[in-house]
Amino acid sequence: VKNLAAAERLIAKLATRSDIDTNDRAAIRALPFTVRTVEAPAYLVREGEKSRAHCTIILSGFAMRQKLAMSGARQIVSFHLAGDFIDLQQLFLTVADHNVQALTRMIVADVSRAALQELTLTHPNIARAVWIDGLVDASIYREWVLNVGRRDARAKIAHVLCEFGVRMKAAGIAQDSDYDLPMTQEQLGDAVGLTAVHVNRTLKALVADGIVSIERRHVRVRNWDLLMAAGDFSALYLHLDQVPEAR
Amino acid sequence: VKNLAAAERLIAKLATRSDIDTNDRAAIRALPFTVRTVEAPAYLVREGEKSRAHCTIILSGFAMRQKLAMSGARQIVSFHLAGDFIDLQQLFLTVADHNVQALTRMIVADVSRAALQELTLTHPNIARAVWIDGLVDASIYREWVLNVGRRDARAKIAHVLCEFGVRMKAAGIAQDSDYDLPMTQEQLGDAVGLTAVHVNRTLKALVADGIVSIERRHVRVRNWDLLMAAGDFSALYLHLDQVPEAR
DNA sequence: CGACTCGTTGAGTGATATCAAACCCGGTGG
DNA sequence: CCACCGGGTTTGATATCACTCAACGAGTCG
Repeated sequence: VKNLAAAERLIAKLATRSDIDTNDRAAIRALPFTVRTVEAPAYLVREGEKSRAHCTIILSGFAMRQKLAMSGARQIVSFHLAGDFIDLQQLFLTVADHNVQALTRMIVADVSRAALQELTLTHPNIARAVWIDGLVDASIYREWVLNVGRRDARAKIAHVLCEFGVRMKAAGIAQDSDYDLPMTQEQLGDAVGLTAVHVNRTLKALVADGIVSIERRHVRVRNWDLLMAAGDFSALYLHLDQVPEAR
Repeated sequence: VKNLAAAERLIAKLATRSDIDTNDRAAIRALPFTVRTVEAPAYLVREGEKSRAHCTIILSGFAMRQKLAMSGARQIVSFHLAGDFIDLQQLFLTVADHNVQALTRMIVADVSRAALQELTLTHPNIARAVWIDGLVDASIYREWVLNVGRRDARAKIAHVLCEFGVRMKAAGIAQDSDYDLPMTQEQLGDAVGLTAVHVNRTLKALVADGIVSIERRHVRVRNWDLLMAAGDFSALYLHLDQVPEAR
């Protein structure tokens, strides 16, 4: 029964950016999903490990990708929410180059890697949709390189708040101007290359300016235009408007 | 005649990480490549533009991907050399989310986007190889987020020097410890999130420590181990050892 | 109620940016 | 052949944003 939910979640996600016909849907529903719960801060993927026999999709909860520097410093390279693939790169790469860790309690669905590969061979639409998913991930990484490399603290934080809002809304999890941040300020800092202390001061400044209000990790955007301006944010890089006809 | 060179270059690149059989090779050689020269600093792709009717592969020379912040600051998000696809993401995404610009004079080959898409449908090995190429790009972006976000100036610069050496060698362009850097110090700064001035001082420090010597953009690595240590570098994320059998 | 994690605030420090000027070198034109 | 020009590199002096260290507060869990 839960497997159905997994299939539907995946279909919904893929259908946002590609055409998925009834034949494709049937094929996805026929996949052997295995649903399980993961508690934070468990690792879903570890750097250096060989690809597992299955790929994983998030049904609920949040995850992060992170890498560690020699110095011990951590950099979070992306956040993921319901509908996202956790280890798409492992569909074809043999060894993991980073860690994936649960940010909150999660429910995830595993699919056999072989079955998924087979599906990409027999169902071009699905292959295309999954491929696009990976391309969008890459686009987000590029934006993060910019965010971390060339924006000041205020813009960095504001940018992440924007991205989270837009993605939450797109995934149907929350409003873009009213959502729960699933991470500590320290983790937020690790995502943008700042200290927890400085994240705190910067958040306070955004609140003081009346742009957002934050209460116990619940974010309420008071002025979306100002937040976007502060965060130098444009949703282009998320490729949400990807029209499923353009072929 | 030059088209042959383009096909061979592409075959060589894809074959490094995937099995490409004689049938696949024939299909690639049959592609209608168009070869052209591009002068620096011409744009090959512009942010916001609709996907063109062709995809582009580098035959010689160097390119960079970059994005601009509202403030005018530039962030280079990756460098590319012979054998690399310039606009793989545009194979399936409808609008460009960043710019691609020639770093030096380049010779590139264009292939019809439709033909390439067709090829991915009819030749699974090729689809797989091209897909993997994109996954490796994504892995490099992740490493760059870490580099830009959590390393100090010395490590950032050393890391880029390592990556360049390894990739040049893998592409058969130069030795990993003896190569020409195709960029100014300002561009190097834009790649790692530093000022040209600070890049200069940092390079000088690496030279003073006897780790590398640099003369007019020619890099000679004096002590590879020290350089790797200084740059916190591990080649894992480049996925060069991707064994073509692991399926 | 104690212990722990997370958030908050203050004071001092430091890495990197900014500003400014000189220098070097290849290219160009007289 | 020399003078000039311009982009890139180099160096010094100063400014600043974000880090570090340290302490305290607030909520949560056992």
